[in-house]
Amino acid sequence: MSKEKEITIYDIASQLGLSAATVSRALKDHPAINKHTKKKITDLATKLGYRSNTFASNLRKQKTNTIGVIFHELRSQFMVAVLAGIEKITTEANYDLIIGHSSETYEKEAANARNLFHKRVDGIIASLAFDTEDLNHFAPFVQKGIPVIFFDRVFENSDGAKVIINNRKAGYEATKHLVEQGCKRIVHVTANLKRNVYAERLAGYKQALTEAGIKFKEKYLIINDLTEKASVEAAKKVLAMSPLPDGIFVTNDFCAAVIIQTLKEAKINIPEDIAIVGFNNDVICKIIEPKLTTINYPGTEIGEIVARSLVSHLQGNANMHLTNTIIIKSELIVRASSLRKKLPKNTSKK
Amino acid sequence: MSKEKEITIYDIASQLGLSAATVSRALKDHPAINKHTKKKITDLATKLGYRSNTFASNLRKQKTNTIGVIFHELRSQFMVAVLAGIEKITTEANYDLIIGHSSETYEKEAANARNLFHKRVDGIIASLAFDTEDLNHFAPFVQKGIPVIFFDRVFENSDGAKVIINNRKAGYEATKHLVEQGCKRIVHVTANLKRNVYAERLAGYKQALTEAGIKFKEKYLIINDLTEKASVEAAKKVLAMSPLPDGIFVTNDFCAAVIIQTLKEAKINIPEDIAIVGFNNDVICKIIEPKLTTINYPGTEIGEIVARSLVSHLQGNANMHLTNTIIIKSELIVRASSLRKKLPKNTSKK
DNA sequence: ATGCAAATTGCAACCGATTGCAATATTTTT
DNA sequence: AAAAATATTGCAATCGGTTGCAATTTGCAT
Repeated sequence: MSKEKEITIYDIASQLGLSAATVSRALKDHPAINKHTKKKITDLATKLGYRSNTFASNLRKQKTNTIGVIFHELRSQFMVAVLAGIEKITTEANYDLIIGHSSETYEKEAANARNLFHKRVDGIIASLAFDTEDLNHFAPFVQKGIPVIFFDRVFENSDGAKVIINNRKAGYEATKHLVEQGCKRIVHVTANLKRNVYAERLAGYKQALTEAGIKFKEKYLIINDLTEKASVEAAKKVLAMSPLPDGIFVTNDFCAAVIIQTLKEAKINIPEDIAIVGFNNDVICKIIEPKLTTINYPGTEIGEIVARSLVSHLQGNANMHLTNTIIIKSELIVRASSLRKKLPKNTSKK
Repeated sequence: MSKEKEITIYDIASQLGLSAATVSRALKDHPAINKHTKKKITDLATKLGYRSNTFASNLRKQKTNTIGVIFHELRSQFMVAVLAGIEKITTEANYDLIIGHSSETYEKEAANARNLFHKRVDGIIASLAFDTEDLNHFAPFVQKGIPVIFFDRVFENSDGAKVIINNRKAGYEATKHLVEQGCKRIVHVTANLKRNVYAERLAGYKQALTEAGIKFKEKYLIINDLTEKASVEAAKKVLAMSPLPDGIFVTNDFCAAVIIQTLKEAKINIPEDIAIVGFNNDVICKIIEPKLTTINYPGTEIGEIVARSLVSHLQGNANMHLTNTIIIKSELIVRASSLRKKLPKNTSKK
């Protein structure tokens, strides 16, 4: 209630008979300032409860110390993990975060980009929405020299910086695992193929099939939006197939979990009748019965790495644009939902 | 790359032969400015790609247009839902959000508070960590007249503004439901009783027992931190009890799900041997087998309501401190995990 | 045409921190 | 002890928008 006056460097300066310039330098530990003076200043500053005015500072420095984050969706374990990783690094480096989410639409993604542009963020971290087809909405940043770094959902052929996993390899390993478990009719449930992650996983799926001498069939490819409703429908499609498929590689754990539910309700045995592999290693994998084999997609690490490259780029310690693409390791985690024979020894268990 | 010069109101002013003051007023639609002049100014502004400098503005206005959010944990459906609700409202009202999470420790919560204080947020939305015992770290805000509003985890007897559900009633209904299903030995798994939500739910649990003529037993009260590990241990404790309990009211869905898993592995039938009720209505409720009876705790609505009261307080449209406490409706959702008889007609199904 | 109220616009002083360069103080060197 | 070198500190402009008050213009009645 009592609106006490804010302490400024001028207050400190006058109380100590110094200039504001000296106080400013002392508070940021400038080498030119005498140690003794510095101590007097910092002591008085803490005593008076001084807090630096970010706006004055930003205004003068023409920097915001803020990083913008554009997510396609926040309600997933993976994304929250990424966010936690980003937050850890940016907090350490003293950057603020402004977070926007696109709810998977291009329109909102572009609106978020505009907003962040107006807020003058120093840099952008983004993962694309389902239906984003170009990067024009990021052009203003590029023009102004504001760094943009993508992760997970990216345009592989764009020349922006990006952090991804080898989705093709992950898809390949997931599918190969199903083949090794004896599956012959393997369905692949995935999302919009415009997105690299899904296109690549599909490519890996096809490669594994080809290597196993199994012909890819269009009817075994189910594309949806990974919602609960769509997942139930996907399961029903599978149930309607004849002969029944014996394996499903789903590109998302939640969707896989719902499919397992639906199949179980239809009295399908998992993994005996149909073996299932998911993607992401969400907690849900260990809740669902049987526990879900999946690809571990290390969100926190990805977040940390993305943030770290951006921050060190901003601080001039490294040029993000040189190390254009960073590929993070992912791995297959075998659990009960796909396990028909004994565990192959080249995969991890957890 | 090309660092084009930023357009300022001075550029617009000089190109139009006007003063910066007029441009400033025109851009914020000040009534004193001639309509015709206004149009010329806004037109040129958009043509030049003018973007207002928030720092200069904030510096002058001594406001940040930023709201700070302190969460105890982000990795839960409920919290993300709350966040989504908050974001919706604050974005509409053109406020930025700075989000910090305490990972359930007082220390980090206080650090976040300090940080937000230094960032000079206009207001604070917070939910307390497990081990927070006082609100001293929020005192600086109160002193400066910065509004703080709590939700979910609050101090009930503090005089700050808060948005909560009737946890006692929810706990009562959950327990009563178990009683109605014929349970006699009902375990309650919950977390730190310092937190109102848990203390109140426990009170409701006790009340329902008393009404049913069942004596409360200390050994049926299990307090943990709701992690996966702790949940497994809780389940083991239950399994070690003799006679075996026939009902469990768990204060968190995830924890309940893990307990169900663990009990199932021990060949306990649910709900026949032990009926279980959770809390929150996370998606996990519908994934777990059997599906989990729970209390619906409407996160998005809570977020919206919290944010709305704060925003309208900040805008002077309402005084948050008058409507001190807002209580949101919650409800029991009955699913298979607790259903032994037919559905009582006074509860909803979903 | 003159006077006065109302409508527009401009002046200038903020807001608080930063920083190149100049000025002063302190040490070191000769 | 004077000169030179180094260490400290201060001056003053700058970042861009806001706002109380004054100045100017316009509109309208007399």
